[in-house]
Amino acid sequence: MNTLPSIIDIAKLAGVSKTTVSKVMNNQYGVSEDTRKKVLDAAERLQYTPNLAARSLVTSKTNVIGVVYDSFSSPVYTELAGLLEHYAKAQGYHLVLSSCNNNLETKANYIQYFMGGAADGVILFGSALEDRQIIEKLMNGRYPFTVIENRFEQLDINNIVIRNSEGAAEAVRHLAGLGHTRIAHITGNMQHRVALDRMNGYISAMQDLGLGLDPRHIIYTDAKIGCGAAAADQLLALEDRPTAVFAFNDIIAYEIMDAFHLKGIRVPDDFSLIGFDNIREWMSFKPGYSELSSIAQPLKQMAAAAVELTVKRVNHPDSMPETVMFSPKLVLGGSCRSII
Amino acid sequence: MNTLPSIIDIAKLAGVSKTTVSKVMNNQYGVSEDTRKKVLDAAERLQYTPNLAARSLVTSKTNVIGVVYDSFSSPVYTELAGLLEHYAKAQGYHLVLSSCNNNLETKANYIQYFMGGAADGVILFGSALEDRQIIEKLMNGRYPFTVIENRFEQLDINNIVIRNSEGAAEAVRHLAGLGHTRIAHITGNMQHRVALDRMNGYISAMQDLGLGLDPRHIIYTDAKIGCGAAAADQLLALEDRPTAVFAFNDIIAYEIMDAFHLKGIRVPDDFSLIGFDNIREWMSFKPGYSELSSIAQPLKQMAAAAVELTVKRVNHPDSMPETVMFSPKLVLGGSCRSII
DNA sequence: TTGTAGGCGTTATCAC
DNA sequence: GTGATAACGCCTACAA
Repeated sequence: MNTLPSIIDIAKLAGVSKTTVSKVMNNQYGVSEDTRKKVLDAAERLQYTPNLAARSLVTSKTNVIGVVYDSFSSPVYTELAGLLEHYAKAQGYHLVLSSCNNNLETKANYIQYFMGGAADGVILFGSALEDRQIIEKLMNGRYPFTVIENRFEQLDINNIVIRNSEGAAEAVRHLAGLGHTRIAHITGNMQHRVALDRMNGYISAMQDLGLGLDPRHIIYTDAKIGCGAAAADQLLALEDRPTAVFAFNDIIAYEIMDAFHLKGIRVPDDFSLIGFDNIREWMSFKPGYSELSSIAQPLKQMAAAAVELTVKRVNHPDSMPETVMFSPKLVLGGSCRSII
Repeated sequence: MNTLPSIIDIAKLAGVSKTTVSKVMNNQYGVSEDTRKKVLDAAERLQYTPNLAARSLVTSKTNVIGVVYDSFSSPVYTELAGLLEHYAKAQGYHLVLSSCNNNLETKANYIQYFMGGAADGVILFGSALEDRQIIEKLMNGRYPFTVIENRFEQLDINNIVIRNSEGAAEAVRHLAGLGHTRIAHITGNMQHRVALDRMNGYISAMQDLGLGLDPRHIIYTDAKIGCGAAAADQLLALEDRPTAVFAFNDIIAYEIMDAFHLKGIRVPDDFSLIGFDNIREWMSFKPGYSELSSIAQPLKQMAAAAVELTVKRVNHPDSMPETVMFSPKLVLGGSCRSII
């Protein structure tokens, strides 16, 4: 069983020392053009690929950023993944992704894998509350670690924070400004910080506006496929039917829109609707009846910041962890109407 | 600048040799319960994480499968990613993904990165024709490499092949069976094998059925967002208007459906429509007017096979490369009607 | 049951 | 401009 060619093989073939080969491979000065050519030639002939494990063992650097996802279930997530790659590349880093398929143990596994030398830093995307335990257990306080969506400022890690409650409040204020007073909220999975934040934003905005708070107007879901359709039924069954809905995310909102449509209920004529995430851009095949108004997250800036903070920590492991906050903003479609 | 704890640190703290520590870390026999506890304790206190680079340097094994994507632009792709993780995990492998964001050079970069010791094998997903050059250049004939969608049987790599032309033919036959004779095809990006295969399947089925081939009935697109809407316009502008359409993929088909809907043209009443990929399952928020009929790929089996073939090659680097073929199949929605 | 020694492929230091 | 040599952190005979 022959093995992969190493620097030594090249050195032999080119008739030089392995030091010289290494220098050529790393484009370093102090090698004559002649030997450089010889070495490159030998490498080509042997189909040489440098052994990254050996390299990173001695340099203790991989130039890789690892990203851990819960799943790829939303177009926003995958868009973010592409952006992360883009910004990582700009900084000279490879970006590799892993999905734990919503398994907590697997998630810890991947983080450990990256921390164990597969990556110089990790970006964890997701807002599951239980992630805290994992991080507490694994963090050693010096490994570059950045969290997007969640927020653990006490844990010596970087945080990319979206002011979700602010976005939710903006949605509610917009609807209230159009004259709506009975505004319902469809929640996400309450085990996730984003769902809590958006609900809290809804609640406090309702109270601040003096619209009161009808507990029946909060419909709880787990944000899984199909929950929007179910929520639509619940909405229609309400006695004092709301005139507007703020949904945890666009998928739920579109499901509701679709369910309403099938029952002959029109958006925005009968119901005003606002979602979250603004996935419209990726939904070229969205329902045609109405453009959804939605709260958009600044994905590009989030991705750029996540990479930047991670890289900064890689270069200065003893620097303080940072928290960067972004505000989402309302993007108007045509799914809301004034009832004044 | 202190460094990460190593086996040696643990050995010192626990008062044993590094061999013993290594044994404990790998759950090997031949260690007294007493020392094992001492070692585990020391590791815990030091927050020890094994250095994977060092380990893989000596074992020349990473237990990682690397996957390279062009992008995450379709729900089918991301679903496949989750499935790959699932099957890899079942075999004791980590699965890490990278997207080259449709950049050929970046793609080669990631493949090299994986081949350079970051992964025991690589799965390349995508059907860009130009991939061939990359593979030809990088392959050394022993590194486990599996391609999904593309097909390079001469290149000493594993191939997971979907019989795309067969699926296309099935779509055409179904439409013909409903009495359609003027059947149009909206192509994908002609630089991709899948687009070619589906078009060829369409062409040969049309000819086999004796329906002739009107070149104007083939509408070429690059499969990017928005191309379906444009294709819809072209369809409607045709003199001898087709009564049925087979689209390269579901996204295009849904875009067409949407564009038709806005113009008051109904599916399936005025147009019968078949897509490819059957993304319906992920489109809980799809347009409600009609369920799309579509050609579905057996994603689970594809993922399982890709992982299996890759792992097999990892364990037997000198075994022959394999090709596994799958047939897609028509899943009926309600987007086609008989005009007989 | 435990420890010693050698080496995996690379980079870095320091001679020549 | 070039080449020995010593790490990097780990595993694995082999010896004690």
